[in-house]
Amino acid sequence: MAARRTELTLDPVAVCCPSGLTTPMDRPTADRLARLLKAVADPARLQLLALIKSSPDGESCVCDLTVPLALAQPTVSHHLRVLTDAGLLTRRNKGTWAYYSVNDERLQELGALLR
Amino acid sequence: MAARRTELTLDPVAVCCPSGLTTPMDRPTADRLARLLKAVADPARLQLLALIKSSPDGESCVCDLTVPLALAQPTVSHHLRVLTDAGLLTRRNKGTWAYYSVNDERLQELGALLR
DNA sequence: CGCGTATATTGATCGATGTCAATGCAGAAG
DNA sequence: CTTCTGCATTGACATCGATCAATATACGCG
Repeated sequence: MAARRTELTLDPVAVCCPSGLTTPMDRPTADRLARLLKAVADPARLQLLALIKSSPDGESCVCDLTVPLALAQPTVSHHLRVLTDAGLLTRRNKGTWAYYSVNDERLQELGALLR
Repeated sequence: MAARRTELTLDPVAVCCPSGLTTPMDRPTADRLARLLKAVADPARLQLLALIKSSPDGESCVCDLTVPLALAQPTVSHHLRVLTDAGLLTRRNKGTWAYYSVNDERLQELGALLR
């Protein structure tokens, strides 16, 4: 079995408006950030983030996500896993259901990069 | 020849700190944003953005980029093309040289998404 | 023109990734 | 225990994408 749940960490990043990417970036850092960005750079995963974030309680179970995405359930589970491994989603188990919620801080750290 | 310079546009996005991704996103929008994010979600291209942006005049020619990236010249040209097609870079020709500079507004629009 | 330099394009290779059908697995209901 | 339901995992397939060698193009110079 391969190792799973590859946690990625982000350097402390400037607060709000000052711009990022102001100094050269070494390859390991670039690799780490690129992996994190790749997690978001997919249409299905963007829709997942938007759907979960805009849901009433801020969390959704898989069964509520397959229809709006028009994707098979295993495919949705796959995307949820990618986002969770990237630290952008959190899973909460409730009986047979799995509820996912967005890790806002993590998302904001990413956004702080592109400024 | 295939069509090139596939320009992507971004919806007007909130100014600075309010968070994005607050409402569900339709598939065409998600496709558009994902393509834009994919342009940034690569270690070599992140390094390129950081390098060009942190250069003295805010622009660099290809010959100054191949060494720090440790990539062959065609590969660097390829990445520059991807970023330029995404509207994140601008090319200025000066004789035999090509000078690239970062389109900051475009970058900020992207960053505004992840909040 | 002929040569050297800087960049772009082409073609090929190879690994990464999105997708689904089939299957596994755990909890709930009868 | 058996069955159903919700979700995860596996395996297979097809496509995409990063990379480089080779080649093309364009410019400056003698």
